[in-house]
Amino acid sequence: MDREQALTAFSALAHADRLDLIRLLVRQGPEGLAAGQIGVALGGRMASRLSFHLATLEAAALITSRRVARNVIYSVRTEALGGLLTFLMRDCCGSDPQIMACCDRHPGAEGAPAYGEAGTDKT
Amino acid sequence: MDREQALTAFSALAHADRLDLIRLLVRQGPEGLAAGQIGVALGGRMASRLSFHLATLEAAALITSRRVARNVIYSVRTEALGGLLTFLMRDCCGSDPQIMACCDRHPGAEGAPAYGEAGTDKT
DNA sequence: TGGATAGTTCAATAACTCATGAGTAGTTGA
DNA sequence: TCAACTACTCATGAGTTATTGAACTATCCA
Repeated sequence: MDREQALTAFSALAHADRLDLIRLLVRQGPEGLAAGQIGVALGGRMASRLSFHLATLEAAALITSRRVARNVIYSVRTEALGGLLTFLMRDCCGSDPQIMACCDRHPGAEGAPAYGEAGTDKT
Repeated sequence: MDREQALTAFSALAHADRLDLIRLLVRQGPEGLAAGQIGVALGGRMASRLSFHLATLEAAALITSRRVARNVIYSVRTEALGGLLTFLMRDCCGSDPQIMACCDRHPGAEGAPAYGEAGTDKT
């Protein structure tokens, strides 16, 4: 991931709706979720608005879409998210030991759910 | 780092000048750099513009400032950057093994310089 | 072929972000 | 105290992004 891509990705993530979308799609894994189901899961946000944010995420290459019959299925591009993490660590933070240390100090990924993990948070 | 903070941080990072600022300040470590020197290092961007971007980064709690005589010294808040990385990994990506794998696949932090490492890239 | 379903695109508007340049405030040394 | 230096704040205007509702496209099934 180069700088331009990273900038686009950061910009794409800098919106509450889109962060929710990413979180939801990560949970769904490679199977993904249809646009309509996403709308339901995120508490009935207006379809055109959802479509706009999905398009923004797709333009940033963070998600991908495929048509299946009448549905359009969106799924996360794990390699893009991994690439963004790598960019942040290496190109942006210069793999600074202090920053990495801060990173390690909050593992907790295995057990403790993070934010609003218990179900879909409907804003 | 909670969701609101992460959104602010992503938004702050979604600008080329500010990404350059972070990269520069990470390299400087805890000593930091005076606003004027930052301006010189980044190729003479207009002072008010620099000040605006520094203020944005400080509002996002990614950097901190202290006055030393006539100068204002800016330095990166490593724990904030670490927190952002943690947020991205854990809260946003759900510590998805696939994403983490993508992350590990590109280590290279020790030897190969990443992007525009050889000197300050003047846009 | 026509109705129903699933999503996207478009136009209008509102809201926000950014760059610029002038003005202002804190600090220093003569 | 005054000039010089360092840096910030403010107002303005341009450009970008987000929201809304209506119109449109694609697909399916009777």
